[in-house]
Amino acid sequence: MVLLALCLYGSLYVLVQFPAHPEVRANRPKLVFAKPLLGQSHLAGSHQGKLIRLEVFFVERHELCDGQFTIADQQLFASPYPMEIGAELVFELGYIHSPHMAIIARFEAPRRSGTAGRSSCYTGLFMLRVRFAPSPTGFLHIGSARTFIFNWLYARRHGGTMILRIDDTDIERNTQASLDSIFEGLNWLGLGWDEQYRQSERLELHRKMAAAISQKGLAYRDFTPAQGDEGEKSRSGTAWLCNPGMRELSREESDRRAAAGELFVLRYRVPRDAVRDIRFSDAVYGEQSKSTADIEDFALLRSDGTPTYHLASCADDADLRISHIIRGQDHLTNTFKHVLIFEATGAEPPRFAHLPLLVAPDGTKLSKRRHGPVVSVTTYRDAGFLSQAFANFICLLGWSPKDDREKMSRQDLIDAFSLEGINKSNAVVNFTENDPFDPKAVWLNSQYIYAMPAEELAERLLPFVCMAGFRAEPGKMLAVTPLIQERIKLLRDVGQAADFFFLDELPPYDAGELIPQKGDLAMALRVLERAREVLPGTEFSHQGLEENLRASASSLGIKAGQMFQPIRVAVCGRKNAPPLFETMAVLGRDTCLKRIEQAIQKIHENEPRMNASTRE
RNA sequence: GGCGCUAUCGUCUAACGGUUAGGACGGAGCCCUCUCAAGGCUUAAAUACGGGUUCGAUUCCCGUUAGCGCUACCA
Repeated sequence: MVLLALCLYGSLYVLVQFPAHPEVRANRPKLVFAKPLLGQSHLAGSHQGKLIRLEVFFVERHELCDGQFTIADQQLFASPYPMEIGAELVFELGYIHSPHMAIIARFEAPRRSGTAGRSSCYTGLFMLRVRFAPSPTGFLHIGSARTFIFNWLYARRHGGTMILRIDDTDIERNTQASLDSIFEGLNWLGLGWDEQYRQSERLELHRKMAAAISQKGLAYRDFTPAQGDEGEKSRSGTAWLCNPGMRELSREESDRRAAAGELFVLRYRVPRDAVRDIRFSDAVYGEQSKSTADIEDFALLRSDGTPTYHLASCADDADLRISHIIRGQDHLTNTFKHVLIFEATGAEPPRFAHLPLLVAPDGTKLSKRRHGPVVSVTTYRDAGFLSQAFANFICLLGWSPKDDREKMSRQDLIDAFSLEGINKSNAVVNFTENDPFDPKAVWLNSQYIYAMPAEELAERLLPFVCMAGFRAEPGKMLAVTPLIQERIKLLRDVGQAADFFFLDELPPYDAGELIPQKGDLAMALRVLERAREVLPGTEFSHQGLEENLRASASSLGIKAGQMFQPIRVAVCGRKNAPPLFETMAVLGRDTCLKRIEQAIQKIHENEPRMNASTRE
């Protein structure tokens, strides 16, 4: 049963409730907020309070997203004509069987000009349902994260439903740690999902589907013991198609051996007598076809009775009425098997969109085993990537908005995302041994950091400051943040960039660092001594410091830069640091004077060498 | 081995038969400047190869090469 509640507001948004499926109804009835997909809703605003009429139709094909559709004959609903905008309608529709069905509402209203005729517009609801289906066999890697994001964007773009399905049929390899890691990664992305399932809780469904396929004679038992050596099958000139003798087993013998407790896997009986091409259309890769002569009799059920990935995945996709499968290209050739399964069960296959793979600089698909934690999203999180920047970066791998935009907000991405923008060739994530992160990802992150309000950044920085081993008051952090905001690319850089703000004692540095450009230690000493003299009477503000220090420079007969550099090093402990006056203001008079005093001591300790030190 | 997919600067990509092949990151240089950043400007850098089709191919077709993926009782 589908309940469609159309609430007509000025903007003609449509609120729909689709508790269409038992599971959904039982778990979490959901209100989906959908924007009109088609046309400009010229009924909006100015027609507030006008009279309109509303009709609802089924639409056969789901080309809705592409802007094309044909209206099926059946009209599902028609409102009484004079109906106020703002009125609320509730009516029931029958169960919608196919994921390819959509609902189109046609609105009619009097012409703006008033008199003759009516203007009408269509708005549609395609029950777009996508899923992300990770298997908990390792941490969430960035390729999976991208798949999740693309699915999510597609769902949000078209008012669809995002489903998280844990594909955990392989009991042997699943671990709780992986599952936790996946949720950790997903939560960090912060995008969320609408429905959640676990395959291991739906085994009954999978078995039923296996039985149904068996019933039709499209599967058979294979009693061949599990093969330890996998090389065996592929050694021959052609592909392995099936184990000899098993396809031809009579029903009686098969039943007898099964009843006797002999272990078997259930295999799909790929048609062999009449060779034909299995076809499907991929939204990214176009028309695909493969001969049945090249498809092996793949397993549906393991010898322990559990479903394989192929079976479980298809059964659930059909049952959850998944309309679009957006997944990695490593599944492209598997899809022929899936089409076969859908065919066998009479279910209409969803639309497919395969994504080019994310590969390492060596060209191989990113894998946890080969490439280690650099491919885990938690690595990015821990290094101080902002999840929005990360998502932004990862979206640009294998997809393009087709214009020159690089930095895109979440909403930008939603608005721009389309399957057409996905390209076909694999994308290299450009990490190296020295640097685990793609330079472009780092740059994008710096852009996000730069654009962030200082208050928010300070808050985000705090944990990283702690992690670097410093203690920081929120107030001080807020003062420091603007000084380092455009100097850090990752949040963790704060440890390097702002250490001297939080340290009581500066890390040791060489006295030579104090020497200004075209100067010597003696000049450094003169500068510092003058600073020590002047600073007690200086107001510690940008203006006060600048005025007094510049004046000091000219009275010493040196350039401003030569004045500032020794002070900077004395105060920060290194040559490269944020602008001097703001920095000193934040550090405060006492700390600055103390550090200048220490620098003077340092020079005196170097006295013997002072004469020897040559000019630059 | 079999089958499938792919091929534009180092990397991410744009150009859906006609462009001096565009942008971004990274590199180099200059400017700005109290250092570092940030910002601005400039610059080097690509259509894998060979055949067609066409008045004209980055673009369409074929082949070669290379890479990737699948070829499990993994997903």
